[in-house]
Amino acid sequence: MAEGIRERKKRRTREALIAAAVELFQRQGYEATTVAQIAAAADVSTRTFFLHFPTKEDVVLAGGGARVELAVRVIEQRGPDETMRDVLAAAVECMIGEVAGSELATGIADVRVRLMLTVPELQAWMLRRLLDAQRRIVDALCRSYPEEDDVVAVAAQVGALVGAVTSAATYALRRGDPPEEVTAAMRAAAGRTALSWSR
Amino acid sequence: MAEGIRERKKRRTREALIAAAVELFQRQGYEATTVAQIAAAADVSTRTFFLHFPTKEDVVLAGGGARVELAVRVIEQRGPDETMRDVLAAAVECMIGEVAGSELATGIADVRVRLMLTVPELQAWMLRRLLDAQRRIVDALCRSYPEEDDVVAVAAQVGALVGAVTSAATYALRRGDPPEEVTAAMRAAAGRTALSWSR
DNA sequence: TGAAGCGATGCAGTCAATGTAGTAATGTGC
DNA sequence: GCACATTACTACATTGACTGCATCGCTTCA
Repeated sequence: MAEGIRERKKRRTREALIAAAVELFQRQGYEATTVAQIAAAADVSTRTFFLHFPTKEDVVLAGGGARVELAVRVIEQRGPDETMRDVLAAAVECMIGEVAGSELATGIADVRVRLMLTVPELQAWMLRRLLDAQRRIVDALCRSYPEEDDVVAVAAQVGALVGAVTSAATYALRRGDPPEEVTAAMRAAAGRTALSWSR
Repeated sequence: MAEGIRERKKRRTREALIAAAVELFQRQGYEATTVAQIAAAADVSTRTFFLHFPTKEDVVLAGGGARVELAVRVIEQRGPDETMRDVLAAAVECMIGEVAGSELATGIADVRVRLMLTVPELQAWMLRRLLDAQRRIVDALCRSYPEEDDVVAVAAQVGALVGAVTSAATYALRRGDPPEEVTAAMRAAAGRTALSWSR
């Protein structure tokens, strides 16, 4: 059976928490908003908040962690004579497309993006996840290309790619570019960075 | 008058706090060590700790923030017909040299590096400072090259460079490479990334 | 219908971080 | 040599994120 009463209720309180949090963050700022306030606005106890989100930061980008899985899967399903450069380009393109389709298109994401760019605490949180993603991509590449012996070189390539794309996206967003131009900037950054690898 | 009794005492408690913190972190781990324990080991009150360090994280990498200034200065003193690529390469080389000379050479830094690589909280802290450095380098470049109109492209280049170097360094360190090989990996990553820019 | 599972709650407690007020030693002007 | 301002440090109280634990009540399923 698809979804019982219990799961529906749980999902509803979770969504109520997210909505309350975003609304409060927008109105009084991230730091000025306490978890107790969020819980009260969602009409649940403070304790319940932490049953749904491990930290206060997680409520901002709730459910935005599926992109890495996507990229890893692309890498692991590489064709036998695809070069590492091609596979990486495909993986990055895949992630960019995913971002363009979900995060940047909807309006709620706008608030989130602005929060992420302005609140240093959230920046740190995002970077932590980004670093984790980078590590997993490097691991996937090493698994798919066991003949490649220089892990550090692979890591450098991935680091350059991720660094270029995120930096371009950050500055484009900060400048106030519309979604299409942001993705265009990300693509351009990825393309220019990938050019430097020959093998 | 160079240094009165007061300042000397202050410096001594600061160093005592750092020493106690590193020792405790090494023995029982970062998270398992409380600020109160550090303060007690340094024979000062808990409140005093926060008079010397804004956060618990800062005690790990106390005083490692002069490198960015160095790079910014290199960028601002560019010659009239140096290309942006050359200036950036020089700035990065400058920072790599600085790291090689100080951080990687001394033995105490070894504990710090291991902490930074293993404790996610510290990784996030380091990345935050790195992002800040990136932003300041981009700003300096834009000031020194006012004819360059595409800020996003500049940001992408800097992001790629920083991402490649730090990723390479992280993986080299994690693999247990000796200091010389780590700096060599950083240089190689920087060189390979810089190759992709023509203008 | 009864038992097991699970979401939610209240409460007590830990820890990082901040504000306040006060003490004692150091530095400075007379 | 003496008053006076600084300042490093301390004790105490408080906020706010986060956790462990016991418990209550509503689903779910046998």
